[in-house]
Amino acid sequence: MESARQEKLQKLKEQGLAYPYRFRVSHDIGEIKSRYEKPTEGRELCVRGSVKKVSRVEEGYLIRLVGDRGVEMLALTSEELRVGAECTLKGKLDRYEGKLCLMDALPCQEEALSPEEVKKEYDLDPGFEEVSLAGRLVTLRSMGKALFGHLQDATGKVQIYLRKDTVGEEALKSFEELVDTGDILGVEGRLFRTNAGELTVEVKSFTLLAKSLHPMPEKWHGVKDVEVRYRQRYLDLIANETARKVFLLRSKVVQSVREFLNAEGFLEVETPVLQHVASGANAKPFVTYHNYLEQNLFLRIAPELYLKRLVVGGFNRVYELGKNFRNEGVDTTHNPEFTMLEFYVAYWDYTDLMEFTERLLSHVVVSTVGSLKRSYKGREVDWTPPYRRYHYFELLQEKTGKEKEFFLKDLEGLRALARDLGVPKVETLTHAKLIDKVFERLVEEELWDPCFVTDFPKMLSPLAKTHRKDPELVERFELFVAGRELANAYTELNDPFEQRERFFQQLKEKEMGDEEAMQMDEDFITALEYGMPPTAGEGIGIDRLVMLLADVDSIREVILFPALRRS
RNA sequence: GAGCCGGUAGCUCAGUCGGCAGAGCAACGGACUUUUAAUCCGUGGGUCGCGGGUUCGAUUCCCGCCCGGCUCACCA
Repeated sequence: MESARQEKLQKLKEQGLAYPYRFRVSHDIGEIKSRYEKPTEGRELCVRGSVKKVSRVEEGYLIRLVGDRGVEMLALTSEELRVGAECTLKGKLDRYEGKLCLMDALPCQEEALSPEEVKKEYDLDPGFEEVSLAGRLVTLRSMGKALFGHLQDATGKVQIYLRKDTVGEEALKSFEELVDTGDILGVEGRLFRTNAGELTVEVKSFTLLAKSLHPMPEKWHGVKDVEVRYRQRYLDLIANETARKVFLLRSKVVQSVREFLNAEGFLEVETPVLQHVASGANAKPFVTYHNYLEQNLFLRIAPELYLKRLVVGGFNRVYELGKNFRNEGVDTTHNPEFTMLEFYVAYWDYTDLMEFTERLLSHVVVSTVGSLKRSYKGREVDWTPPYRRYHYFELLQEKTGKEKEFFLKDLEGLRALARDLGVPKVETLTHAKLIDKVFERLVEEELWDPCFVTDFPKMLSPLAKTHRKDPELVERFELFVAGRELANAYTELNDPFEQRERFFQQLKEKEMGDEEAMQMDEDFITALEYGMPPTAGEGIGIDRLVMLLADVDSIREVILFPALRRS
């Protein structure tokens, strides 16, 4: 804590002004901004002005372009321009940090508009509307008898302007004495635009709503230290626009998924996180203890077996959007708790699900990022359906020249192949694991645009129904995007006898050293004995979907509070 | 779990081949009534991740530990 701020808080406490109970807000900051800022729709424009300031940013140079009458707008360009230079730039109009900006601007010779003319069209005159706004004071520029600052929350940022004539000498003095950047401030006043054209509240009165006892992160570089960003995510959200964008996007994705499923007649349900048997996936569970029941429980590794019980119960379309917990390694694509969507549809098979997945994902992608094409790691991902479909063993055959029989029958040959591919610890891997590893090595990375890989070997899929045309396969697909598995789905196995056999097979795998082999769930088999209709089910990794749409390469960037060791 | 890299002011980062610890922003004092990475003048600020060792002297060299990142292994 900073002593100067503590002293100011002490003064506020003495005056009974330290932590007010409420403040009447007329609008969100974002709401007021969008009211007077028209969407630009990425229009191509030519603008002429003189360069007032050049700042180096990640994307190149950020230029403040000023017109004859002092109205300003921004341009992002790779051109190195000198301050004071007259220039004409052409680029796509957008907003950068809330201001009109020509993106990817290049010099041009065409007929050009002035910043005044552009702003007149897109930045409307607020006409001295009276507003009452609140937010965190993130910048402050004192000019003696007047001062400027910006209030910010997750919805946006708005400039405030206090002048002695309007707010009064006493009030201005107490602002200078008591308010720091980082404080939460409420202001009342009227909206206008400054000479430079920025939407601004001319403040009549202000209220300090909460004091920040710590100084804010640096305004230009923000917080870069990932440890601070993850442990104190609030600082990341305050300081870094990109962090705010990612988590707003995540929220939109979740909302959009629900919207789509609800509209398709699905029922959202919640099944136990604490389970007696952690089954439904191949993974090591977390163990916990219930004092009253006097027994160990597991945190679920998947909701699958409970959701299928609900289908037995007559809920024909169910989904659950929630956390799964797996007691395994942590890295850029794995967090011990992660968010999965699982959904089940009675009377469908996996081919119905492929078509449905295309509709679901294209809806989510369009409604969250506004386009079916989205770049990931500098390469475009095209989400436009239909997605290509490949057979599992056809892909393997393409890569190795070897047929299905080789992979399913020639265990030693397969082991040798895996060894040649550099798969570690091949001697200890089970047959199923070997096939899985070889597929991963040879095929997965190349599957960039969304595509379905279908018809997996049965030994990899203990809950999937045997393929109607081939008893060695199951009716299962995985959806791959950008080289990673995004969804996993199958026609559900609903024969209780066969299900029991498959669980036994898993127990054998476990004895042969596969720690993650699936656990037997007798109660689930009992449910199947009552009759589960033909059903198709699917799981989609929400964190990974968000990673793709947000164009980030670590799962920690899309989880607000990722798992870290205690500091 | 293994290998490599990192931890210096509130933040972003320099730096010390072992000799009083540096900048910008933030803070503090002053000037400035349309600024916007405001500007100008001045001031203060450090357990150099933690613990040991070597040394006259360690933030720097050595050893151990903690935390993080990347790669690999396990997994989605």
